[in-house]
Amino acid sequence: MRKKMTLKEISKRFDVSISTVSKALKDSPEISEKTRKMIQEFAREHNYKPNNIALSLKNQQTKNIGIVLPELQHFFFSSITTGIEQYAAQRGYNVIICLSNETFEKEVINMQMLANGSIDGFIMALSQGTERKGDYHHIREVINRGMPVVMFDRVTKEVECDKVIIDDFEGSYDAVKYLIDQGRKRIAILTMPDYMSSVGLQRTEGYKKALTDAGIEVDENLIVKLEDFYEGFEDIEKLFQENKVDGVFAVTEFFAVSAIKAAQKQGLNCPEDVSVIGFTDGIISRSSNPGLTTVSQHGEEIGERAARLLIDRLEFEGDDEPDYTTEYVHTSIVEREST
Amino acid sequence: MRKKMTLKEISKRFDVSISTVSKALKDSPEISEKTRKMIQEFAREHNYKPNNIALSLKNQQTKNIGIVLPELQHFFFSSITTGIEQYAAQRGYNVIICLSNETFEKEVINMQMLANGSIDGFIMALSQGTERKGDYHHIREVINRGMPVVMFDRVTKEVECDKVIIDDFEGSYDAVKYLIDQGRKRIAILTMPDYMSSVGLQRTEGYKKALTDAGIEVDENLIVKLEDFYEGFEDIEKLFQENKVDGVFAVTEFFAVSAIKAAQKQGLNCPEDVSVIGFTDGIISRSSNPGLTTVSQHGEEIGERAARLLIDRLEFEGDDEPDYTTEYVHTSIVEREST
DNA sequence: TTGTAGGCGTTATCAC
DNA sequence: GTGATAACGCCTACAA
Repeated sequence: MRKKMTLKEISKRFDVSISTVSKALKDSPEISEKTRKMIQEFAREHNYKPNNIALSLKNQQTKNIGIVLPELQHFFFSSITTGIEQYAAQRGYNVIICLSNETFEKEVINMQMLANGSIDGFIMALSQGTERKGDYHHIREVINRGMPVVMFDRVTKEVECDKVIIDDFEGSYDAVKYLIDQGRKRIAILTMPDYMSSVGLQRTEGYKKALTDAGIEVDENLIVKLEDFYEGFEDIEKLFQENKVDGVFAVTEFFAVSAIKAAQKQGLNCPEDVSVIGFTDGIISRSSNPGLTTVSQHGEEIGERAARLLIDRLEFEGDDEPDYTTEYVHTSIVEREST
Repeated sequence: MRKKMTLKEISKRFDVSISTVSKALKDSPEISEKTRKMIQEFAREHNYKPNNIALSLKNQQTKNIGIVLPELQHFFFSSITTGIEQYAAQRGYNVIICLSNETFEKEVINMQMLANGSIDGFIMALSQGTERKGDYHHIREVINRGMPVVMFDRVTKEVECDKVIIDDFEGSYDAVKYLIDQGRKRIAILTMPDYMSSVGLQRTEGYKKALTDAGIEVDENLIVKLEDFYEGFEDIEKLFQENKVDGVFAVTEFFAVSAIKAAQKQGLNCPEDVSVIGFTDGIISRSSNPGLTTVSQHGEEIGERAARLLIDRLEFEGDDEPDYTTEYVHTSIVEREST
């Protein structure tokens, strides 16, 4: 195992001082041509690279971005992470990921851990636990210490910082309008309980608005709130059994495919009898059978924009910091066979 | 913006030396009860935490693990990342993620970047680019410098290090045997070209072995090699048009659902006419219609094992390092409606 | 042209 | 009981 190359090692080798080596490697004109070349060549051959940790300590910046996410399994979060990583890499930043597992406690621990010098700034989406608890002191704490935070998707107005959100209201409004324009009248929504996610609530609002704008009365029987991502199939079946439904708007792609399955089980065809549209244009939608028409959230774009906001702020030079902004990423509908 | 709390700050506050503060916070008996309490309380109130970077520099360890992955969008990789993160967090390590985007170049750059003090060790899966190129100098380089590497899934025997792999051969053997036991005779495989992935090759071998063991002749017409994850639908259709096929083994879940779709398009029902089984028990399989029977790779377990191997080695105290091991994670079949 | 000294934040050793 | 000093690796203003 070769010894680690440091300035000190090199300086010993040539019996010069550390600063001479440092300057030589930076091509400083202070150092003689001869010494410079000699040292540079040696460094190249021995693959010298300055130690990141030492640089971080000296420069007081790590060139690391901390990402705190609820989980990574859903396409939405992994695509956002991809977007962040790719943009950050371009600008010379690494990405440190911590998962909160939807719990307040892990979110707090992770952030305190990272805030302690490991990173220059945060990009995060609130865990369900945090949204439920409504406690944001850990985030304010970090911001007060001068560490910028960018929140995306699951945000709160209780914290002032840069934000990137999709217009959930608009997205669901468009989706439902899309069904209405197809001539569907009895449109159901599969959503989540309000306490679980700020996002589900807004999508429900968009749904209601689209209906009333079209002169269709909102029927509470057609609003189904599912507690669990992977359960609740019975509730969907009941929806079809007890109501005449010709259109379904689902706030996740998983709910959407469940709807298709449940409808088929009731002898209803998709899209002939029931038109189904989902939120999140993920891998499920693409591989679904029939292919699922969805509202795309453009996850990678969200990630990229969040990373851009953060890095711009980190590298901002000047007197007065720019005000906090909230960027909206617009959704768009990807048409497939389910509508 | 409050100033950052450091030992120096605290020492100024009480007009004592930095080392006194350091000792007081460590509850050293050298320091008087009174001073200790005073300093500890102040530190707690002002939420003092030692700076990670300074600790890293001093201790020569970062408590960070570098993960280098081809991508994050497939369930397999995101579940492995989840497994690593969760285990690492338990043992006090953070996780830094870099994506190679399946290219050799980004893999090299990322590793050189991280190897420079940012992390204590690597967990990685080879990019397709690297597998194709067969150039592993960047990995050996890192290992030579004394930084442990654990490879998983896409590994190479050209590099000596700890490895965690699933038994692709066994997994596909079992899958095909499963179809045979159902009475299927004309079983096709949807796989990838050999140059694309070492993994596809082994799965093909398992397929062949299962057939010959059952006395079924291998028919090259039933071996379909798809170049692209999201293309190649026509090739699958052609398979059904030109051959009588009653079973399909697909090496990815995406291929599997494509097979179901293509079969249905040809008027074949799944599972009655064609039984389909896929590799990777991801979100696609769960939401597919009909639900897809799959070979589960237990991604989180792979991640956890890889993290355990790495951290055990990092924290190994003793004279002779343990030998490199290769751990096999066994696959298992998850039965759903497609078979 | 080269070297010295100080500092980034922490800890450990040793001196007072 | 407390403090000074050195060290981790790097950079830079300043001195020689």
